Amino acid sequence: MALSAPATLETKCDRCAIRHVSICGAADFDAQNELNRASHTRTFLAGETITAEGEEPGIVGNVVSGVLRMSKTMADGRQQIVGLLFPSDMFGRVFSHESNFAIEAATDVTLCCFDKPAFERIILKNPQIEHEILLSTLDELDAARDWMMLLGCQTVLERLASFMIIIVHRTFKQNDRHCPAPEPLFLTIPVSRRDMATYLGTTVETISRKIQYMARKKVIRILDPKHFEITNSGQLGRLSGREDLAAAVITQSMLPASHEPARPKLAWFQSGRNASVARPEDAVLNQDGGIRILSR
Amino acid sequence: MALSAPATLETKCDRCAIRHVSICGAADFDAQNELNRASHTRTFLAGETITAEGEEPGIVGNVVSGVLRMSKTMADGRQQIVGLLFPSDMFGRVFSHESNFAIEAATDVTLCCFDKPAFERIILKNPQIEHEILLSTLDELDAARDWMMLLGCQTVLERLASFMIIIVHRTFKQNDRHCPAPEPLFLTIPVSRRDMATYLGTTVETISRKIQYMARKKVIRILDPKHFEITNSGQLGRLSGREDLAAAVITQSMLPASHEPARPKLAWFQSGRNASVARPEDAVLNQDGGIRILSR
DNA sequence: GACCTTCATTGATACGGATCAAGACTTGGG
DNA sequence: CCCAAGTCTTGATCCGTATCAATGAAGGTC
Repeated sequence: MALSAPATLETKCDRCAIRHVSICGAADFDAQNELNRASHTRTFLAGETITAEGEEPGIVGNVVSGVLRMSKTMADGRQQIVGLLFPSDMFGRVFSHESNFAIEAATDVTLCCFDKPAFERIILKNPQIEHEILLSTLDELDAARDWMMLLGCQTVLERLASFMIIIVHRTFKQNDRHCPAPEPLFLTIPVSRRDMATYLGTTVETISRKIQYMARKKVIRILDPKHFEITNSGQLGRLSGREDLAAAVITQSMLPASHEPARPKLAWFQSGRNASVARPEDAVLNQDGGIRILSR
Repeated sequence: MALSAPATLETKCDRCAIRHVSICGAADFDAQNELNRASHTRTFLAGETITAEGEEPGIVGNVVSGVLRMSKTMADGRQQIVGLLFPSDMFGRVFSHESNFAIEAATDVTLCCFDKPAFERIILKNPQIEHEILLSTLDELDAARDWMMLLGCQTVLERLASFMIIIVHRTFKQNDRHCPAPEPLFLTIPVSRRDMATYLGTTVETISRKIQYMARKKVIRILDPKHFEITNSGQLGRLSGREDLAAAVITQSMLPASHEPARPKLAWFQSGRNASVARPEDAVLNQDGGIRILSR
């Protein structure tokens, strides 16, 4: 089988924006060919469902651009987002006949998809890939447990501050390389207030109030509903209630690339193994008249 | 190396109470020998620490008897239990240099321990074992996400009812075999009010109040602080706010063993791959005088 | 451009659960 | 046997956040 892989197909993954940070990067040549042949790109509009709760997931894969949400809904309509997936994160549930949560597009998304049975066969044939999947799953488990602490014993203000720090982390940390973050530090929250509330275990009204509170306290400056400037990152860290971790994240993000820095202790939210891919340029000021941010 | 395994050592695992439900059962003969040689049994008293938060875990393994708690503590002392581990559940974190949470004995426990590096080597040499670990980790991840929903959008009463149902499930479901649960249905909560509160994201006072509330509503009858009779399992399910799942669990537990019943949709809490091992006999009435329960 | 829908904000009020405080009960040690 | 320490329960009060309600701003459609 492996013999028949045409050379032209290789270029598909070669052009992939997340090839260095996703699971694919860990595969050897043959396995990469196999992944390559099995993969296809699909796009979904914000709000579309990739896999419904309880349904057999037909596909698994990576987020290439945009944000996915994983959510669970109770009979009476209450909902919890159990994870947001950013570029390079894997989505879907291998080795199960039904997904325990819905997977939906929180923004317009591009996905690199694999047929689930095919992907499972590839995993079983390549222990090296299976090992990478295991490592990534263990990290996700750590992150989920960190989120349990956040939901179980932190106030909404703390959760919101933590969420913002996480977004900064995902925005400016590129895999192992650290980009020098722009000074001042900008923050783009790619999801709606509703999604933030559903993720943080609260309501849109409370989210709105806490954001305004932060602005009044001059911790952040609101540019528009999705764009902010962090005017006091130290205070933001303090508000998060986990200053130690927060300091590590913000500091890391703001340091220029150094020689092989230790990966910070950050199971915290790091939903995939490697951090994100979103470009700092997106969070930049544009100078005509007032303060504006280029939205995607 | 494999040549030197003396036959006598095999009996160690042969006698193990959880050999059919733990990861060990999935290993082939050679791998089992290897696991056997690497394992040793240790006991800890309630309250003792197996691995401290942030510390390099020296050992991983299975719970043989008793209950472990995994907890995270914030700088100001707030604490969250992110998992309770029952017999047959695995504890410890492979492939990481530090544990993201403390592992402590919630009751007196017996553990089957492996030296972590040795266990990792065995995993890497046996893709079959690694696959089992992956499946079990994926299930734990599903369970953690279910718990996130519980913490994020359920009331304390609902959480408590869910917790009780889970304990029933773990008490009366033996791997694939279903024991006919005694009628009336008894419930032994093996942990303190404090641990319940820390697990359910609330306080001891609230736990106490909600338990008394359930008793007033005749959903349960309190025999002593750790032993209860479930007098209205339907209502308990309704209180949990997830009647569908609850019904599945309670009904499953109460059905006599049938021919190969489908594994219920229950990522919900099922912290390990297979459910528990605690003996129904422990929850049985003893007849001299009043109602009493044999505690371990 | 008028209309509708969705999203974010803001205010008023209500409630669940945390907190503080104290008492009852159990358990182990001298 | 009593005392000390820990556990569980119960009451009174307070606070954070949900809920209800209304308004303004933005985007999409005819």
